[in-house]
Amino acid sequence: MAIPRAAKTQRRTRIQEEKEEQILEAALDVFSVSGFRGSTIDQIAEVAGMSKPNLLYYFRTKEAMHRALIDRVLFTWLEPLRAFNAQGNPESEIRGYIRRKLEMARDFPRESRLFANEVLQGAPHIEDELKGPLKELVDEKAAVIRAWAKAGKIVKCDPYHLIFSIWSTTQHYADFDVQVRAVLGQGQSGEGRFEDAARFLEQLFVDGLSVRTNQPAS
Amino acid sequence: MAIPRAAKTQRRTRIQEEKEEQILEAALDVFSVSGFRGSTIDQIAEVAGMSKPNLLYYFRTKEAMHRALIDRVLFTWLEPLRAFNAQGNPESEIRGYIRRKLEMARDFPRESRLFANEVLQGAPHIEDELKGPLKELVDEKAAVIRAWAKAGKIVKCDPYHLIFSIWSTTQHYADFDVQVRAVLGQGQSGEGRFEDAARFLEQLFVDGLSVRTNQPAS
DNA sequence: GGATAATTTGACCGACTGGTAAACATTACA
DNA sequence: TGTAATGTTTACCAGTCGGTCAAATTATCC
Repeated sequence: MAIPRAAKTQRRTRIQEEKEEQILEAALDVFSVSGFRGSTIDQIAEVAGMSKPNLLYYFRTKEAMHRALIDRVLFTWLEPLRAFNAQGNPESEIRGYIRRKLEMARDFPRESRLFANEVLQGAPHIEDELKGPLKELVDEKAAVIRAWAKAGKIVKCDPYHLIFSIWSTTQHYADFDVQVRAVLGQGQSGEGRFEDAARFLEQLFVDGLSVRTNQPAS
Repeated sequence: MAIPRAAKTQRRTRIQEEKEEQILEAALDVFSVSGFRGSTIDQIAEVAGMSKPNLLYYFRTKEAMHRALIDRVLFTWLEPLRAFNAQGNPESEIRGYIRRKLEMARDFPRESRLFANEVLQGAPHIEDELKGPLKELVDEKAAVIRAWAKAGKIVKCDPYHLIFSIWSTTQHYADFDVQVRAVLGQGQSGEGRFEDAARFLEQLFVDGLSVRTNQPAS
C-alpha cells in the first residue's frame, strides 16, 4: 500500500526526489503563467509528463504543490537583498543590488512571475511570509540605508520606497517581459535589453541618490 | 425575441446602458483580481447582482466581456503618457507624469491590476494593442526625451528604459499593494504612503536625470 | 526468486465551468 | 390598453475541475 509522502519517517527515495523535482519544475511553468486559480492539475501533469493521480500521489492537493513551490523559491528570491551589506560602500552596494536583481529577472523570470501573480491576486497564500520574514528583512536593510543617509553618504530619502523602486524597476523586466519586448520592437529583442536596463538603472539610482556637492561640470 | 446586442442597428436603450455599465464594473472587480482564466462568469454575475444568463445576454462570451473592459480602460490608462508635453520643461513634465501615474495607481488600482494580470500572463488578449498603439505612443514620447537629452536639458539616458522605470515604480503601488502594505506595516497603512512615494520618486528621477554641473553644496 | 513496499494508472465522482433553450416578465409605444 | 420588442430567469447541457479508489505495475530487499 502506498504511503502518502507526508506520513513517512524514513528518508526520501531517489524516485521521490526526482519526481518531486520534476513536478515542481512543471508547476513553476504553469503557476507562473496562470496564477493559482487559473492553473489546473491536468496542465501541470501534462507538462511534467505524468498522470494526474501520480502528481497527487506526491502532493496531496493543488494547494500543497503551490505551497511547496513557494517555499522552495522564496529563500532564493530574497538572497540579493540579504547580500546587501551594511559595511560596504553605499554606491557599490546599491549598484550590486540592482545588478543582482536584474540578473535574477533575466535568469529566473518564472520565479518572479510566480510571486507577481500571487501578490497581484492579493497574496492569499503568502500573507504570512510577507508580514513576517520579508518585512523583517526589509526593516533591517532599511535601517542600514537610513544610517547611510544620516551619515551623509547618500542623500536623505525614504529607505522603504527606495527598496520598492529597486524591486519594481528590476522585476519589471521579468514580469512585464511581453510588454517590454512589444515596445522595444524586434531590434532590441535580444538579451541586450538587460544590459541597457542595467546601465540606465545604475545611472538613475547612483546619480539620484548621491549627495549633491560641487562636482566637475559634465 | 431577444436581439443579441451586437446585431442591433438602433441606439442602445437606457437599460442596456445601465446594465452593461454594471456588468463591466463587476467584471473589473473580478478580472483584476484573478485574471482571465482564473475568473468565472458566475463570480462576475454574483458581484453584478444578476443571473449568469443575463450577463450573457449583454456579452455573448466571457471573452467579449474581457475585451470590452480592456477597450474601455486602455484609452484612459494611457492618458498620462499622452499628456507628456514636448514643449514643456523637462523637469516639471517628468514630475507631472510621475504624479499623474501615482494618482492613477491610487485611484484606479483595479485598472492597473487588470493590465498587470493580462501582461503577466503573456498578454494573450492585448498583444496587438501593445505592439500597435502603445508602441507608437512610447516611440513618440521617447523621441521627445531623446531630444531633451541631446539639447543638454537632461542627462543622456535611454528614454525607453526611463519610461519603463516610471511605469514600474508607480504601478507598483497598485499592483503590489498587499506587499507594500505588509512591508510598511500597520502604521503607514493610510493613504500617506502615496505622498511618501511621490516625494521619493520625484526626488529620485529629478536628481537622477538632471545634468551634473557645479551646484551649491548641500 | 519471491514477498513486500513503493509507484503508476484508468475509471470514476460530485462540483463547477462556459454557454444554451425556452418560458416568463417587463418595457416601450401605438 | 394591447402588443411587440426587450429583458430576465429557471432548467439544463457537455466538458472540465480537483480529487479518490482500487487494480496493476515496478522497485527493493531478503
